[in-house]
Amino acid sequence: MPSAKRKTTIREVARRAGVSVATVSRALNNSPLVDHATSEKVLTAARRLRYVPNASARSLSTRRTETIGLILPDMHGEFFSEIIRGADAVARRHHYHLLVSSTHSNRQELETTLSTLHGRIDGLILMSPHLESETLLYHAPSELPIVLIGPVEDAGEIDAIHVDNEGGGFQVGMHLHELGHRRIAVVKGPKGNVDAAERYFGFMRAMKQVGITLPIELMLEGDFTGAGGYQAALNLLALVPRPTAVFALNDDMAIGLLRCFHEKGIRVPEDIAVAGFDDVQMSAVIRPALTTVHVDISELGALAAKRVLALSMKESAQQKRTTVVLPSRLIVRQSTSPATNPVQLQRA
Amino acid sequence: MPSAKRKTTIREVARRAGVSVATVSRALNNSPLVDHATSEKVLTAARRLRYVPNASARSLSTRRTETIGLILPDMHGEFFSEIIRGADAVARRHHYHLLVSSTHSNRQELETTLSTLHGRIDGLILMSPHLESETLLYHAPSELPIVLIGPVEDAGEIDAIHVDNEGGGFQVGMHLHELGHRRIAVVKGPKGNVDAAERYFGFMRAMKQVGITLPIELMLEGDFTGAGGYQAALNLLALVPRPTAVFALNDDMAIGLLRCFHEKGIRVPEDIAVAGFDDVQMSAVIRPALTTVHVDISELGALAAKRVLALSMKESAQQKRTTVVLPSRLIVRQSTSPATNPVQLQRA
DNA sequence: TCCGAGAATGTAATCGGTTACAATTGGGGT
DNA sequence: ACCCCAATTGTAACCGATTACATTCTCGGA
Repeated sequence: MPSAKRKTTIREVARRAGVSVATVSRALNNSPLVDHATSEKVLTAARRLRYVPNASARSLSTRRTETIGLILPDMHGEFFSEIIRGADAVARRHHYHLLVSSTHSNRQELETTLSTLHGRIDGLILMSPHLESETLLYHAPSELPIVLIGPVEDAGEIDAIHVDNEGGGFQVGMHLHELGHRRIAVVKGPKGNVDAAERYFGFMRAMKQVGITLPIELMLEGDFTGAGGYQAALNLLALVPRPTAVFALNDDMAIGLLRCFHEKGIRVPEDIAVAGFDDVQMSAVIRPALTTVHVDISELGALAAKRVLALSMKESAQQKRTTVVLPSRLIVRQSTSPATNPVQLQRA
Repeated sequence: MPSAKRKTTIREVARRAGVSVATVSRALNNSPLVDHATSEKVLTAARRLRYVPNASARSLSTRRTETIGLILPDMHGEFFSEIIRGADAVARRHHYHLLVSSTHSNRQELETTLSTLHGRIDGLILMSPHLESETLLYHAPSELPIVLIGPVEDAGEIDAIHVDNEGGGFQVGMHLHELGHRRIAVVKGPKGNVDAAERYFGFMRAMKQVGITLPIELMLEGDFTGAGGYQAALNLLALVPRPTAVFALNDDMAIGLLRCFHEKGIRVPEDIAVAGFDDVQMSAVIRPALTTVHVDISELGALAAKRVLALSMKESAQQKRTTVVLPSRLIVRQSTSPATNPVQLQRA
């Protein structure tokens, strides 16, 4: 009897319980095929030995890893963590794990990552700005359930979930119009950014619907950063006549605008109303609190995870590919509504 | 010749290349044992077949998963994402993957998660408020390299990395004293929170060093939330004589204080100086910008990942257990320095 | 010419599970 | 007493890699 230093495997448990490995396996996976008494015996032995099945071995034979992959671009913190949180919650509830890979800057890098994932995951949630679905399908292990997050030009055969940017932009447009604004500026996003394009499109649809035609000089350049918003604010102040409202296509820029206006002594919303998009944490805290469009990001992650799990369960069950749109919701705060601003009423 | 629908395995490649599986394996892992010409042949065949080795199978025989686990508590967004970002960057650089598991609220849940990780990871980064190292060692698969993040009471046999909370608190204390403050309030953190305790301790060390004894009523209760900070501010304003400075043990509370002071018309820093801890994004953006203590959180994640990788490489190489302290740095901004506040000078 | 070392390759065991299929056992029916 | 079936359990073949060990081939030196 050499002092056994071997790690406890299923055979070890089998010996201790006086049964075969098959029985142990069945007992541990509570198959109905084992006698209750035997099962008890096995479970006890396993517990005594502190036995934990080896995941790799199990995956090898079952072809399931009980893990879903999550690939994210190099992105903004808040968004980033909320997606993970949402996806993780769902995964955990189903006893799945989350393999996260972030900061993918270029396509090449993403493709290699994609291939090293082979045999590690049962499904993939992918969010990537620079990736057409074709290349994706080509490089991803085939048969791997995939759900795309974010605006996808050509979702073709792939499931996708995206935020209702268009609808959000529309809501902002209608809201500003209702407040009586007729001369509204827009601070745009980076060229080629699809989120920005959709928001813009929605806003313009609202303008068209209410019969407003905005002159081109009210469309200001922006880059989704706070500094960019600040700069846009300066440009905006030079316009005559000055617009009575601005819609910045994301909150970071909107906050940059607010800072600039504050420093220049321009009152918001009295002198000019400001609206953003994203509802980042700060927008509720900053004064004046920012009117913006809220999107439940963790819900986005959760939906994606649910979808991936569903796809990976019913393997061949020829599921129809779907595109889910996550609704967005206008949140009216102080920056567009003078009358309801308690701080103002109360004397700052 | 049945239309082969089988997934491409190493044997498939071997057949195509006209060699044995051993040779294929060696070629793919560029072992020096294979002839260069043969190797080329194999690589070509593999590429043609789009062969990607199965991770589970590989892990099973090599006993390495090339994955490190990251377990985090249910936590604040910004912190959360930065840690992941830092750890992921390091992992990726070494061709490792990151298995993330968040939102562990209770011990029980954490323990089961821990055991399901067996055979899935080569090392673990663990951050958990409620966990003594003993229970940990008991439930974690033995032999698994572990690095703890955060203040650990009894790090015993385990590696740990933690932020220099004490030093940060000390710096704040010295800073406020240098500005001439002698009556300084502190907004404390949740009972039992070790971060808070260390910050408090460092601050008090500074007070002692400069010979200041603060009366007990200046120690205000807090809970690390913005609302808690707001409430603390109200309590603080009731004190007579009123303190000339406040140190909130985290930024969220500090921002709550600022909001309250703003609403009450109390000027910061003229009427009262405010300092926080964490340097969350908002603290640089809010007006007045918040003086606080900066910690490079992604560096924290990166260091932890590096350490885990090192531990998992040299298996038996009896490495000495270490505790690394990540330095913290005082960032002086407007909320404690009237003279350098451009906004104030310029007339708000 | 023959032998042995070293290089290159192949064969088969192994990692630790799952599961198809075989084998055993105990009853119930006749 | 005998047969058949259902309920349990065991045996061994996988899953797809890695790698110890065996084998083959080449070539230089005696």
